[in-house]
Amino acid sequence: MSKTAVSFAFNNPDRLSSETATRIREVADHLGYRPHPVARLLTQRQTMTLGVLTPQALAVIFSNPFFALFSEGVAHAAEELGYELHFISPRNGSLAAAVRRATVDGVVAIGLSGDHPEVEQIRSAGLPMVLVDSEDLPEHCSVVVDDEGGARAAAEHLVELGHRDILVVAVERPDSATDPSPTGVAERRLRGYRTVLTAAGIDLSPEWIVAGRASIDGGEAAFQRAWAYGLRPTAVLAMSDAMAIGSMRAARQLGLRMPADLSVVGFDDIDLAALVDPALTTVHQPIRQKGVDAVRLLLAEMEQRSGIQPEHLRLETRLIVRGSSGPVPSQRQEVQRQV
Amino acid sequence: MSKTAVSFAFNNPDRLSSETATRIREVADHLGYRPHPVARLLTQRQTMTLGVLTPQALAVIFSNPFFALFSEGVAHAAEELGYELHFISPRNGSLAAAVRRATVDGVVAIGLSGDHPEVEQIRSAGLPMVLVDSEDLPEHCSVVVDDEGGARAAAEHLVELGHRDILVVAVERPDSATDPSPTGVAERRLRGYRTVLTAAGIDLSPEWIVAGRASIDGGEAAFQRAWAYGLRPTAVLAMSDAMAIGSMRAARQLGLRMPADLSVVGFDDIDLAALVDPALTTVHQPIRQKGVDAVRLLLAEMEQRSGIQPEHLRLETRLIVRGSSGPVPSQRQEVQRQV
DNA sequence: AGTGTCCACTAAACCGGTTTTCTAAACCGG
DNA sequence: CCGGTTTAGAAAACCGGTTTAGTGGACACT
Repeated sequence: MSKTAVSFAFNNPDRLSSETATRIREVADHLGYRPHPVARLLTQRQTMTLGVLTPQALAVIFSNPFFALFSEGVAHAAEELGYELHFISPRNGSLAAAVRRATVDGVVAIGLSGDHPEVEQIRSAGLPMVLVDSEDLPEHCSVVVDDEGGARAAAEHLVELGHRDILVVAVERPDSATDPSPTGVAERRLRGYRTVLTAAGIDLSPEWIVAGRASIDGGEAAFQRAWAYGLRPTAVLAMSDAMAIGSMRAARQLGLRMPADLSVVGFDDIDLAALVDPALTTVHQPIRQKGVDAVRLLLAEMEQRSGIQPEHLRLETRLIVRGSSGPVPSQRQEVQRQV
Repeated sequence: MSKTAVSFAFNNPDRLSSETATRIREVADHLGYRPHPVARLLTQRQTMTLGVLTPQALAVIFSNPFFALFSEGVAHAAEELGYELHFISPRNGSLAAAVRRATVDGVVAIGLSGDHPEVEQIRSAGLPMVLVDSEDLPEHCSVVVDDEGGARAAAEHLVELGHRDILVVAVERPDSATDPSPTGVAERRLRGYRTVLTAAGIDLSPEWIVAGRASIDGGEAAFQRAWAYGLRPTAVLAMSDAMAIGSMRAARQLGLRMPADLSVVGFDDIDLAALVDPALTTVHQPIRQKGVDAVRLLLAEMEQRSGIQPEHLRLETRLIVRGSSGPVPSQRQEVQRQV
């Protein structure tokens, strides 16, 4: 039998007599033969895989509930459309190297600010890409949420409850050693906080902003650091739920009760937020939906290459008030008033 | 320039005069050229990616904290060794189809019992594979934990506290519609529970075993179902932490306090277990480590093809007593004694 | 019987690289 | 000045398939 016949037997059995076709297949799985998947990809010129690009190491990614929820959305949409998922993250520290080797038809990039050189690399490689949580590249589709508005809502909530000594627990970017500028997300949230606090006559001085890794431990350490520094906030604005929960843990260890002594407001509304005690007041953002929409946009772009206008999606955020926030403690309130 | 020269410029620059090499590269990234990654794979005959094979849809996978932790372990080990990760899950319901197209050098299969036809397919395709949570295929490496021992410890703990009306909340396999037999894991844990209960003179009748999806919602529904059926347990043995937490939620809605009215013991010890209130008594298993070891074994097998004895790893479990379990309520205890 | 269609299958080109082998010029010592 | 060794680059084979363009025989029709 020619290899043409074998190929037909697998992909185009109508072009063979049904007899030979079945015979070929029989022999094939008797021999444990399968068409080499890589060779197929080469001729078919598409891999039916989508890349999920992150500047962070995979191991930290999977332990991040935010990312898990986002991946769930991406996976859901990709699966529905028949695509597989391939995670692209730095190889030996180089994201560029990982991109070079990536065998994907398109890329969803999350947490990648526009200034990364990799995005240029991806475009010049001709890979369709959509950015999530960053829209500073107008020529690429993007999905963002209203971070600033959500942050404003969180800050307003605390101001209305009478808080004036507010600690901001910020997320630092993971590669902050080499690049200390905050990510776009952190910047936008901080801007939201600041707008409201300034309007309320509260001066957000730098020492009231502490940063750390966006994890429970990171939040715990950040709050402890602020406390050790002498800060005595009545409320915390945390840029992620994980950090908020970490702050609550640290506060509890210091003997503070929530929300009686300390109000905490998070950001993201991960599943865990509703499960902790007290349940976390937080800003909800449609994380899963971001994943779904990103894939939807990506496929639209892939289908009509060199296509129309890039689309920029902006999803809403909203404050969810739960048990972790309450009125400012009365004696503190008086102290504030007297000053 | 010949394409040979271009190839050398990228992979083997020493074979060109440094002058031409740099010139080629300049022209290349001026033109936005990159060596086609798929074509490379074809000649190099390895993809440097590892497959993570699951019989469940990706979307459900990522929302599962157990799987997240496992993936973290896999990712950590893979990354360290320079491998990428590709998730293999059913395509249009067919896991076999997904395996056929998978461009990976090896496979870590989790939650795949030995009776799946796919494992045979994978072997005949010549792909190295290690099984996690299943060891009924002696010719493949495997990583398991002592599920039965852990289950025994959990049951003993409750028996020692005086409980006799114990509800078992079991995980059903996700494709239970087509295949109602429990997975190996559920089987082993159930065996552990039963051993201890029987020895204590407690007859675990079928209606005291309720099954559901291995999620918080699944656990909640399962407990509600049992309650509606008229069962009034003083303790719950849940086969996963998520289901344990769901049961606690259901119980709280029914007005029960934990551990005063109801003791709950989970399984897995996911991060969340320590964070809920009351903190969950549970059986710890080294989930992350399972991922690391699976990759380690896989690479060992890949390096020395057709190699030595397949290795079978068995990791320990241990009971972690937290706040969700306590002595049986006294009046119930009396009722029991009188009967 | 001659010829036009179909049918079942095959030869050859191609996908886009890598790798081995080859060639021609430069270099070298005696 | 000549044979032998480097050196820079090119030609050709190969990876393992898919796809296009044949090819030869069976069959039908006139």
